[in-house]
Amino acid sequence: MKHTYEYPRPAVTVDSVLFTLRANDLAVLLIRRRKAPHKGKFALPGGFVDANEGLAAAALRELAEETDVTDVTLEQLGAYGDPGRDPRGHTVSVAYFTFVVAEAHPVKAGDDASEAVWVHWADIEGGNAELAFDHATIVHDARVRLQQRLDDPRRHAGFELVPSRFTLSELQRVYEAVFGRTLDKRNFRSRLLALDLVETVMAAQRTGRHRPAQLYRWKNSRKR
Amino acid sequence: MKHTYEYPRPAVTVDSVLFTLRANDLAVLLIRRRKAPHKGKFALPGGFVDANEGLAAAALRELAEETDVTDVTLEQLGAYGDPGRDPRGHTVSVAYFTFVVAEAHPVKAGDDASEAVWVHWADIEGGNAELAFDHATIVHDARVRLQQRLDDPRRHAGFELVPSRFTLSELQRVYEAVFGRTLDKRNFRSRLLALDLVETVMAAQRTGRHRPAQLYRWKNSRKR
DNA sequence: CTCATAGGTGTGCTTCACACACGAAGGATC
DNA sequence: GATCCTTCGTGTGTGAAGCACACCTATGAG
Repeated sequence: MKHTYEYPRPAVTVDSVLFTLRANDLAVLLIRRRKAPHKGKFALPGGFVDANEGLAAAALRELAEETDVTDVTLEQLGAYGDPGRDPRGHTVSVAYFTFVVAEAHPVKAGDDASEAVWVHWADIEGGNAELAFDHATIVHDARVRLQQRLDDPRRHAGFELVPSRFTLSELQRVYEAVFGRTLDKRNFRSRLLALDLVETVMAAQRTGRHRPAQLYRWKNSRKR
Repeated sequence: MKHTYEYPRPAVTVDSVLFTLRANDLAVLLIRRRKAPHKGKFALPGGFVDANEGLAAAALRELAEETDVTDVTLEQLGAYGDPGRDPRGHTVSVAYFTFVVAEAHPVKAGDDASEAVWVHWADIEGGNAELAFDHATIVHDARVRLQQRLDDPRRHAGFELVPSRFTLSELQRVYEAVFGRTLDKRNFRSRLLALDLVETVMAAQRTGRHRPAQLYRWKNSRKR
């Protein structure tokens, strides 16, 4: 396949926003940049799209290269193409996002990253963790979209919100972190059960120093 | 500003999906391609993003160049980057969409288009009007997003659905076309009025061969 | 005058969202 | 083994919103 268009044009990059729950707080997977520009700042895992590479594929590849995270389901957030967003030149970034169970995806820095860490939302929000480029905008937009997705009672998520076996309290904590407010336990449970997406796992409980919780799993076979 | 990245990479294009209401049917603004590939087929107005040009700006520029339509509010739909989507080479297209009042935006073909026309949804759906590239996918996605936008009772549209003075029946016809089904008149009106977005225009009616209709306008000054 | 056409209006039922409080089960400690 | 602490699990009532539904009104045409 030939490249017919050779004049100066924007380059295409991808960036991924991975959310998770850490210590009952929403967190985002970020890398610390090893190179200029924005050396030492936090940034979203991402990079250039190769010739003849799909966008989602590129996002997954870069995610794997920079953080060692694989097997996630990315959803497209949108394209960010402000000409000034990268001081090195005009780039258009296509952003993806998802929610994952951090424990299922151990993180390891690679490549351009000197570090790959889950950063708590409070640190992002509070300006405690400075983000490179326009990544603060992207992260905020991603959170809004995540909220919209969890709001919709129809296609209810599709993200990996909890492990394959989970208690309703665990799931509720995810929702509370995403929306940033507490939810009423009874309403949460009855609404969720009414959706008929979830079923109990028989003879399976778990322990703490209190009454054990009923375990559930998503109903339609496929892991969520 | 220098371009640091010179190896083969995808090019960036923009495409716009403009919806309108024609003869009580949803219609999309398309151009007929004058050049190969897909010569003679219908396509969305769009084209390459220039160096240091914003995405929305590029979409507006191409729209004006190819169809002579200006002064519209585009909303981003998403990026389409399948490597095989353009036989000439790898391009990533960022799609935009909106809804406009066709009468307010006279259409005139220019540039690469031998024609710029409003194509009825039925002709698109029925395969009667063949679309180039992956534009059929984009158009369908755009309609879904448009429906979602009109569904949301909060930010209620923001699109130019009707002229600045309009009857509730006119607005209802727009909704019916977008959703592809009839709506109950009383429910439509009471729900809309409950939103308090609309107000009557005094001493203003209009005629047909029947009882005149009350005219309305959007409440918060700004035209919608 | 009659008819055809679109405009305008109100009520009851059902559903959903939400606020809210207490007993149950187990572990830890004394 | 009694007590206490913690989280788990549950049902009802109230108000708001969604939805189905039918008839009279104002005008123009013939």
